[in-house]
Amino acid sequence: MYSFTEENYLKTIYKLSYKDGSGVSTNSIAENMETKAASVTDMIKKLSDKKLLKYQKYKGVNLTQKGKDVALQTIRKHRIWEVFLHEKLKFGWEEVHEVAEQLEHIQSELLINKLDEFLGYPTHDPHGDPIPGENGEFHSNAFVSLDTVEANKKVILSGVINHSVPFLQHLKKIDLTLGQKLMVLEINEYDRSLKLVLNEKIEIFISNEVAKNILVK
Amino acid sequence: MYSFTEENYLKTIYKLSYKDGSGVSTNSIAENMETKAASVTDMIKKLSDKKLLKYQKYKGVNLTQKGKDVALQTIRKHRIWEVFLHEKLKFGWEEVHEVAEQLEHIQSELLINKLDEFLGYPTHDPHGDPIPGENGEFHSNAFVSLDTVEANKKVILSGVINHSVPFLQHLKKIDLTLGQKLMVLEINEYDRSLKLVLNEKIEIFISNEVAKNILVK
DNA sequence: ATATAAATTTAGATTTGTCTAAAAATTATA
DNA sequence: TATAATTTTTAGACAAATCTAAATTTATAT
Repeated sequence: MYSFTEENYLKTIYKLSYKDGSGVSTNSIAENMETKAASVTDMIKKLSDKKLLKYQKYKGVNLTQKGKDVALQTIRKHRIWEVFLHEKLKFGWEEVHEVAEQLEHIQSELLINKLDEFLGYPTHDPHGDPIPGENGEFHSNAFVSLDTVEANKKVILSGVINHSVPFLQHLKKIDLTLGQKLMVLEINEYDRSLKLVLNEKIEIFISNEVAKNILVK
Repeated sequence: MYSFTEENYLKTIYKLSYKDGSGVSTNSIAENMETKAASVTDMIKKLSDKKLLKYQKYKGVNLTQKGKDVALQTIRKHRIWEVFLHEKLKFGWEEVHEVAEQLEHIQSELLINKLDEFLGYPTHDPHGDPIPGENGEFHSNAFVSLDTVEANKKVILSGVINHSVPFLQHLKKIDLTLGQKLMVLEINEYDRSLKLVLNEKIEIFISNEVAKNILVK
């Protein structure tokens, strides 16, 4: 139906429209897709002709409902594949993204629905991001970042804000994984670094920078 | 490493070199790939430049070892994905091919090896075709077609020669599936049609045309 | 308000894979 | 063996997605 490239543009624009608000700029798309602004302009015209987005020269773009639907279905496929790779094939959570970037473009409604069933209809991917439903509905997750949690409150690690490989590898190294039970023991005034206790046993220290990028509930 | 298209050409040429013998012709490649002879000539030149095959104008092509390796890895990936779709996602054996045609081009050594492990290192796909190993070795299967089996010999349905969707649907309809135990009860002289018994219980009749396309051991 | 900087678009070229139509080579046939 | 039929290749064009360099529009700063 839509090409690999078209799906990637729509997915990127969808994500940017949440970060940047309405009227996503040519340059921000170009940066995110590691391509040139001129290429983005070309593709935007094509997507506009197909009624996937609204475009006014020099004013940025906004997805139409049709464009959002395609973006959400691509995100849905990406996240379901990530669950498969992590849960069934035992990929590390820092390894799943790259492979899912390819798998998300496989065209088969049947495939993704059967995979979803096989995985028991997961609601979140291995980074804690919610998986849109068949009709694009989100289970909004209402997580808060760990640096806003008060001391002595028990929480569960439920997601990350920074999805980069180095960050995820760091968390893995200090035994912080999705679903981990933890409690903030102490918040240092000076640099807002935290002392945590994992599973009511092990104590670890993390910087505020790390805490800001961890989501808990 | 190699494009979707290049992998498909190599896979097709590999298969044709078994059917047609050495010096696979431009036209037979074109027919098999549902494209035009001129396009094939263009692609052949490209693959020849990359040392994936030997090409002499008007004389057809032969894969180099490098070309065979790529073809075999693509076939390996295709068949492992078919096993996954059939065993884990419960696709019918007539449905797996089309989706596997896409999945076979996903680029990740790690993925295919982990999937292989997850599936318990299968040796054959859902049509009974052998799965090449990581180094391209085949478990050659020494099956015989059902129309050559003598009466009262117990055999197991182990593969098919005709892979078409209508043929596979027909077999499904008359309850003939891979692994099925069966015995030839009677061979009609007139048209060489067969009476079979399945699982020592149900009796069915099949034409010689069907029997010729079933492999057993 | 006007000059300068930054962002965006256009023009024209490139790559990959495809095609049609015509030319050339090979194979079949009379 | 010469001619016809078939196969294959070449030449030139096209669509998708990209790029560079130049032109244009918008934003910023004095």
